[in-house]
Amino acid sequence: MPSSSRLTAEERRAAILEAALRLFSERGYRGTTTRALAEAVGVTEPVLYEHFRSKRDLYAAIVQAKCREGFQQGAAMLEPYARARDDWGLFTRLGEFILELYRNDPAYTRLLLFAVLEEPELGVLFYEHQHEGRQLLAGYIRRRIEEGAFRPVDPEVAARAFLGMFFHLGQVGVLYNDPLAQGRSKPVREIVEAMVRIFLDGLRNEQAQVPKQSCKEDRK
Amino acid sequence: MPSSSRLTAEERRAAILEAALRLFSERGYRGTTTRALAEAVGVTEPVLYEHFRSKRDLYAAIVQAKCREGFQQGAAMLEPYARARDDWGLFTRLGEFILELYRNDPAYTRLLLFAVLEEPELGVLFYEHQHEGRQLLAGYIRRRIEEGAFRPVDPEVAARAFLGMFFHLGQVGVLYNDPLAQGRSKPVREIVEAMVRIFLDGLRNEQAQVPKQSCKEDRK
DNA sequence: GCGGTTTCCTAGCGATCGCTAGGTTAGCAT
DNA sequence: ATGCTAACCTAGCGATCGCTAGGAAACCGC
Repeated sequence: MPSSSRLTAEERRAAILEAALRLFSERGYRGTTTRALAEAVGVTEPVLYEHFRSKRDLYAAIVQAKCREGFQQGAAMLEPYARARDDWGLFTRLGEFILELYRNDPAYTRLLLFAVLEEPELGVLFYEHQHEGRQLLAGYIRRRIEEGAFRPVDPEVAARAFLGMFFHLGQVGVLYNDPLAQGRSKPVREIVEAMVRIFLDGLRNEQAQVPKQSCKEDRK
Repeated sequence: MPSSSRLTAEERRAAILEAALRLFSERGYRGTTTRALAEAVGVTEPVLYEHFRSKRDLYAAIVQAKCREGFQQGAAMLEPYARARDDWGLFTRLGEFILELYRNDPAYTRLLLFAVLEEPELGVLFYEHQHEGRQLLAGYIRRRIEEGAFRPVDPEVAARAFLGMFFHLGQVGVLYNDPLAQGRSKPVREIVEAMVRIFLDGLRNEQAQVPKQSCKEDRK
């Protein structure tokens, strides 16, 4: 054998997690065998069990790690827009962020969808993070209503409406290789702006309509 | 044995399909064993194989049948609203229809999501039906734009925005037992109206804003 | 060079999977 | 009643599953 690189425990553990993420997101928990996992890592099965107590343990570790992804960095990124009351900037940035998340990491969607369907007690964890992010957005919308910028709608319903548009679009792009959702038929930026314009014009009080052209320049 | 009811071939076939739909939608294709299937039907495994050539055949029959559900009856139902140019009626009815579909038949969502994830070649069939329905809605929006009622947006993007709001809401309700999406925290009607109002106000030209109150009475 | 530790493999266990050969029984026409 | 067909079951095959006992081989300080 030429270069059967022997790794440290922690390097091997990382390699296992990486390969497992790929396989679990492609074929789900039940569709991924420990033999296939070992082969993908480049070792034999017993090696897996020196780093994880069971297949289930390995799966839970991956799902829980992925659950935490996305939401907090999204919240941090939007904070300056929220402080500046830049509705257009906040919602376009958020929309783009969601679509990019799906596009750059298709495994994310598939893994968590599989988890919700196959192992609900693991999937609920993901729901809680989702709920937290949604409450954050609803809080911003509520503030803007109190300030008179938005019409008096239920903030949580409005937040769901917005997130639904983009979550669904991203999901369709990952699951069906949909050309529009993947930005292959027109720029993602255009889609995001069109949707945000509909959403914001529907939400805003009459005095301040969103301009018809791209608003990239006149945000501040 | 008291009443081991012996059924005709076609009754038995229907019983198998019914039980299989339930199990496949709960646990997916790989998570459902032929033994569990036989037990749920109340027979032994060989009986299944007298009606379906393989487990895979049975699964494909169920998925294909479910794929066809929903879209054409939805299209027929909306036709009168489209002819009368009743935007408010059309979109509220469509929104309610989608949410009811998810709520009354949770197996629908789970089965097709499982199919898309586990067996993409079966799931694509569902995507095509979805695409067809979306094109129908985009066609209506395009007509309304040409008539000057809606602002000049990309009709397909607008259709996706609308469908995304409700598909995502319905999906969350089924997958996570979300209270709002299931209508347990406030009436479904209110949620639908709030979302449609945002969507239509964002889409319409300025002359005709949707009234602030419920528009059930002044549709025509 | 050499013992000791760590990393990895060979080989295979018991359980369960999809599926089937071949026999049994119920229900019908006659 | 009786024979025949269609509906159903018993028993088990070969393959594969998650997982593990016990040994081989690479790497370390010395």
